Amino acid sequence: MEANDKRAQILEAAIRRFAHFGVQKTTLTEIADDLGMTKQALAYYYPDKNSLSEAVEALILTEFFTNVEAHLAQAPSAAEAIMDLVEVKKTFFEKYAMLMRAAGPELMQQHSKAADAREGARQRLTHLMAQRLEQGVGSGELKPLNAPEVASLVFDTMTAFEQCVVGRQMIPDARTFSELCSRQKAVLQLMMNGLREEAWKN
Amino acid sequence: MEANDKRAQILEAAIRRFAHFGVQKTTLTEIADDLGMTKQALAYYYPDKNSLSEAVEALILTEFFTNVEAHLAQAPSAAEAIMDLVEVKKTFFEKYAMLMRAAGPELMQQHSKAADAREGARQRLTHLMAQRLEQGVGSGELKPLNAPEVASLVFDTMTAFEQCVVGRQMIPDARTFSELCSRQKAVLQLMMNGLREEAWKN
DNA sequence: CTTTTGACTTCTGAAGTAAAAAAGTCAAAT
DNA sequence: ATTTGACTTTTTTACTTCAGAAGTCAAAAG
Repeated sequence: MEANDKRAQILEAAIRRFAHFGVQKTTLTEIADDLGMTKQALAYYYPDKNSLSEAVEALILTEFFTNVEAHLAQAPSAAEAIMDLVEVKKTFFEKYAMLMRAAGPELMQQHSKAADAREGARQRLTHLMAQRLEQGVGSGELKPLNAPEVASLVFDTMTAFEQCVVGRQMIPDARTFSELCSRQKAVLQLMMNGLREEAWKN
Repeated sequence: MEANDKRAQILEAAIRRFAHFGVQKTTLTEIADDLGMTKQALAYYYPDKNSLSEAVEALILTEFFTNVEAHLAQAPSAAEAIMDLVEVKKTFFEKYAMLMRAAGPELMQQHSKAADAREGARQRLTHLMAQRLEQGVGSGELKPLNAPEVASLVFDTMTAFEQCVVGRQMIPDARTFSELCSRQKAVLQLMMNGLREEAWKN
């Protein structure tokens, strides 16, 4: 199975380029050159740029959810688990900044697959959060609550804050970005406080 | 003082145009025509477009804060007062949609006065909210809290949600906008719940 | 003296255009 | 099964043009 090897190589090279310069500013020829092949050879494995960027997206989404699940499982409480997600997202954004940017307004407008992928990710993430919240209710940490609803509110809040930075075309500097994350956490902290059983509050 | 009369008339006409079509898409000639005068006559009162739009902005900000203060005073509790602000903002946005849009990314980039005005409004609004929160603490509704910090978090949350809609260039339809407001309220509700004294919770 | 106007210059944004670069295709070669 | 050379089509970019809007000012009007 040399073919799968090549495909993996190509994805790797594509991610490197995409993460630095964004999908738009990366040409297939560049990726091919990085691997010592021509764009036609590359086209044999990924017939067009879309299929390549979709494959990259899928790979990265997998990595993201692996991290999310790990953090949700490790965190000692549901409240901390939720707040951890801000960190996970931050790490991800820093690693794949240009890709995330591209996944935002840029790709949203070609409403086809990108929007679906986004919606899928949203559903999956809120579902995981909701599960963790239920768990928190079960353990007596949290009051009874409508977990899907709360999860969805948490998601929207995080997304909203992110849009503030990502929505604009300028590239956020590290400081701005860090501050934003801590604001997000502070807000989520307040939200989670309202959901805690008294016994748990500090 | 006929001059002040004229100025008021001009402002009125300008607001009508600006609110519908935005500052950019409105020409001084149009405003002047609405009033049966020429743009040169108009220029006598407002030497350039900037001074006119700044005057309009100032007028509208005053209206906004008048509403805000009224709502903050009327609301039976601090929590409700905070949530009312979402409604005030919504009403305002609907009334002056194109102006608010213009005040967003468009004007932000000419970082001079617009950014200052925005920052001023932020400070004033968070200050009012903080006051109201302190009042809530005083009346035993809320736990002791860092009022300026919480106010600032509330402000950021509201702003973040707004950016989601305003930040994009497309014009939000009424449904989207209403939904967004109720999401905002739900989040604020959770935040405020975390700050309430037990006796007040339902 | 205050206000308005006609005639003017300068500036900005939208539309168009041509060249370059990238994407995508395919029959032939390896 | 994979790669390539030669090709066509599509997208970007840089540049040009032009109309309409902004802004100026001396002179006119009340």
